[in-house]
Amino acid sequence: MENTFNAICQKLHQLDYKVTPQRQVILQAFLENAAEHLSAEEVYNIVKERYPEIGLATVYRTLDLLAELDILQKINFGDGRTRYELDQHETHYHHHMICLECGRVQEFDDDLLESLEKLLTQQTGFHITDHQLKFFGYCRDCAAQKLKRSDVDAI
Amino acid sequence: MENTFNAICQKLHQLDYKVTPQRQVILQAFLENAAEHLSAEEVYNIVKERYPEIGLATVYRTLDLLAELDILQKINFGDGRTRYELDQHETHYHHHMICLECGRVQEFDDDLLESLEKLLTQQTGFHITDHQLKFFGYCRDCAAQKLKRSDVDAI
DNA sequence: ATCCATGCAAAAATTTTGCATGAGC
DNA sequence: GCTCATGCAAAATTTTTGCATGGAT
Repeated sequence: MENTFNAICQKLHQLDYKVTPQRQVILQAFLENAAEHLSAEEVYNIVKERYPEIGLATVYRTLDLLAELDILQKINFGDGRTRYELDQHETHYHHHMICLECGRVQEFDDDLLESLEKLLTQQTGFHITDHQLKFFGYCRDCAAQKLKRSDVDAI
Repeated sequence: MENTFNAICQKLHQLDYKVTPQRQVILQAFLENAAEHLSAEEVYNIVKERYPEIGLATVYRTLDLLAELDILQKINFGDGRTRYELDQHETHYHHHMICLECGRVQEFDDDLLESLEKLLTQQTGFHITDHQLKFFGYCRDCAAQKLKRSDVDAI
């Protein structure tokens, strides 16, 4: 299953969910902002441009639905609101690095958890379907600034 | 630095934070419930038994403080509230498995991310200080029940 | 006609803030 | 007396819910 507009609409349809214009514009928001991790309110603001009469509750309900269907993935970066991104489940090697200084989120891919998952299932009986890996630290820019600042402090 | 009551109080003291009775009972709540991942409200309820006049705002402020000082770690399991646990930073190999059916959280330890962190820092310049790894899936009990249910469905 | 989805408004739940009070040095 | 921490209440923020309306089959 691909993450294309049509593939997702088909999936909805097959599961007997209506492919309403509201759901379509919300999907589009994610497809056109694949680099972002959007919150409900951000989605609402984006979507209102094309579909001004949409309600925030509809956005919440749609995000819930799409997350339930594994089309979106819920993430929480600790800024007080739930964020969503298109599920990278097929690739599954999709992780985040969060800068504790500026809050920016970088991505990277790696598959090294596959073997660990199998081992864990064997050892614990826990049947793993997905994972989330987040690294916290300081991005190159902020790390450099911190270094500079501590030079100054040292004077 | 250890995660003992005294070690943490010393750390607070050294950083010029007062070791108030409120902060002490909150710390105790975590030390005595090391297996749990407590939310602010849960901490509040635990702590009220020993210190009934404490306010919820104090709990929030204390949790913020302790998280800021890396004594607690903020986690989010997607249940709508921020949770906290004593920071396992020294061991650093502390991860979670979250059951999508019953919501229970199991823990496990593994050190396989160490080498990846070094590699990432080399490749991207992102200076990693911590990470969080969560696995999602179905615990042994729920996985067994799901299996049973699909047997029944198949009849 | 029925059923699902929607918009709006209200409510709920979580977290933050302002401010006067109080404890400790 | 000064400063920091606290309790309380109010406010802000995020999310959920109830309900009447509307659209599609």
